[in-house]
Amino acid sequence: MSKSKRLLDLMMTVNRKRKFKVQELADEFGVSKRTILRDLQELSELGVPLYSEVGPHGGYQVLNERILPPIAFTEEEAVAIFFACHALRHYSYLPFEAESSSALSKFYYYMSGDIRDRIDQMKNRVDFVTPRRQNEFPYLSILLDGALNQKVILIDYGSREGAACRKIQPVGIYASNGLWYCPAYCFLRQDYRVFRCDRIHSAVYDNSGTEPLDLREVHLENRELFQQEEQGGARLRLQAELTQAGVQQCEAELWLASKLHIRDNGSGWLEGEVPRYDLPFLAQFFIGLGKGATVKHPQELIDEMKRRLTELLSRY
Amino acid sequence: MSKSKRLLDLMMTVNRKRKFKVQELADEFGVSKRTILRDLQELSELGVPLYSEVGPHGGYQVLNERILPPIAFTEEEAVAIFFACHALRHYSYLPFEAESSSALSKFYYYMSGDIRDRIDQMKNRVDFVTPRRQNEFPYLSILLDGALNQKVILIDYGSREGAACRKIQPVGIYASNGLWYCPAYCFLRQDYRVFRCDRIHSAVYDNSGTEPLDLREVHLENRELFQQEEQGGARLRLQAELTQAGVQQCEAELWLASKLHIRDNGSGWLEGEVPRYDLPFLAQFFIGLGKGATVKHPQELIDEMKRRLTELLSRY
DNA sequence: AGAGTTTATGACAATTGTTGTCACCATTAT
DNA sequence: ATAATGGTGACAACAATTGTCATAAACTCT
Repeated sequence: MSKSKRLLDLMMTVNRKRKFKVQELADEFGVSKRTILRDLQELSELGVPLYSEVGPHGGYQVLNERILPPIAFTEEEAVAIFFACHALRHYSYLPFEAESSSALSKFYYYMSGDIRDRIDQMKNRVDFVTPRRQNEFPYLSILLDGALNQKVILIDYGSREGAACRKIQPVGIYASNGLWYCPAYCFLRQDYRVFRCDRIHSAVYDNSGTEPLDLREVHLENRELFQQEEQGGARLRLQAELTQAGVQQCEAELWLASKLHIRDNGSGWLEGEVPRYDLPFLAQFFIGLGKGATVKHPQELIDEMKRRLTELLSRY
Repeated sequence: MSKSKRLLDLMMTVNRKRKFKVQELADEFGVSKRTILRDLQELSELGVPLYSEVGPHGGYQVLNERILPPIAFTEEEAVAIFFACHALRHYSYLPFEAESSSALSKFYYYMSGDIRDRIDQMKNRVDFVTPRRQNEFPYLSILLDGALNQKVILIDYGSREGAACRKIQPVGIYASNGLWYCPAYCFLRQDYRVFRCDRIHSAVYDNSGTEPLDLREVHLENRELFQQEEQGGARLRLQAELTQAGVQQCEAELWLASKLHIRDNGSGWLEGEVPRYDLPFLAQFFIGLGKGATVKHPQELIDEMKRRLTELLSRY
């Protein structure tokens, strides 16, 4: 590897591991300590703010925190980053305390003129829309902190039937369709549940001494694996036939993903288990699909749909 | 001046003056043409996308890469940028040709260790979910280009009733709920229409000589102002009462934003004009709202809903 | 105090890289 | 045709880089 390339690499490496020893880099780059020392001095001369301390626990450090080295983004990349940040503006609540708009304006400000022009042009022509809700999500930060640092949290949770205090340990948070959700281990139910964050009316760290679980291996993507098996009898087998239009609508529903099957011609069917307490919701959902779906099973669901249809009809 | 320093300088210089001749740089850096040629080749190998043309008026050009000057992001900002880009991974089709993931990995790679740790921790704990659709959107780029550069485009548009060729001039594109839409001026209808991009089965630039309109002032945010007044009789006055639950569902619907009114207690109502041809869609939509909505007006809509409800009931 | 760790610097020789020059080619606009 | 421009190869003079070794200094921990 040529020296020039090594210097560039070194620059990145050094910026990555803010603290390091000469020997470490020497091994990493396959050159002698002496060479690395000389390289580091050269980096210093090129403006990287290095600082060193001798002795055990000493080593090199990059000062001047969080200055990113010159990054070469392609125009496309810069534009993509811009629009990704731009899309966040639809969220009035974010788990990060800082305004994402400040990052955006910095980014914009530093970009050279013609990329700026290009972004200006595109700004009003490309958008990632998220429904703007009026709901409030004041506790995102504390929930996220709980997830990151394995903390138990007490929340006041107002589901439709009334408010209740719950002791939970968050797994993470996610936004979907303009609403924030928090999958968490619920100490009351002794299983994982998803909480809608706008229904959380207060959240404080638990100090009753409940031992946090070790959820470091449980996260958003894999949490379903850790779900307890539901008690027998509480679940129903769902089966429904879908037209093409029905399939399209169901594809948008995350909770259906595992149950949806699609045929080559675009039509499909739903098959899987659902908890009994979801019946009211499911009934309304399938009514909303209209002719797109025909429920085959369970009979209870069909009955509930009929009841609701009749009720609606009688209203007009 | 050492070679390494010269290379870094050259990188900047080359990025500043996007077009240049070898002799020019040779003079500037006080070295021979041969050396500059060798340096340029090395820059190429380091990833700077250089392109050259021989002959008079030829010379070197930097294609699309830029060096951003060192930017100081706060930790929060860096994290926000990262997650914004991260969220784009849910989109399998983007109007930008480059993978946003390449930008992401660069950004990630250059970030100093502790921010990196923080991001690693958060990566599995925060997400912005977008429904993953199977639909294909191969023509986003051409539509966007049409919007940016005022071009007329011919598309094959397959609505439910069958495919048809349309001549349009795009205003922009936007993603909502996992689907891409393209508001555009339709030369057939002589008005603005929104097209669903996955129903566009082909798209080519029009070469029949149709004069493009000047839509530079028309963009995603303000396009509704430019809508033609519909011919009398084709529009209907819509009025519906909403419960709290109904309001929540309607908030997620963009096209309702201008018609939705909310009371202090969380309930609300819908009021506004809708085109008559939307009746079937509206009927299904209000049925989907169930008890959340009570349609007051127009009678035609109520009739259509009754008809559909009866039909559904008869199915079970 | 002493052992151990770490950065810092200098000297030197072997090796490796860099540079300019020159000759020549290919392409292209005028 | 001519001139401008990039592209390549060879080569020798020169310069830089590198590893090794020796030595020093600062610091920590026992």
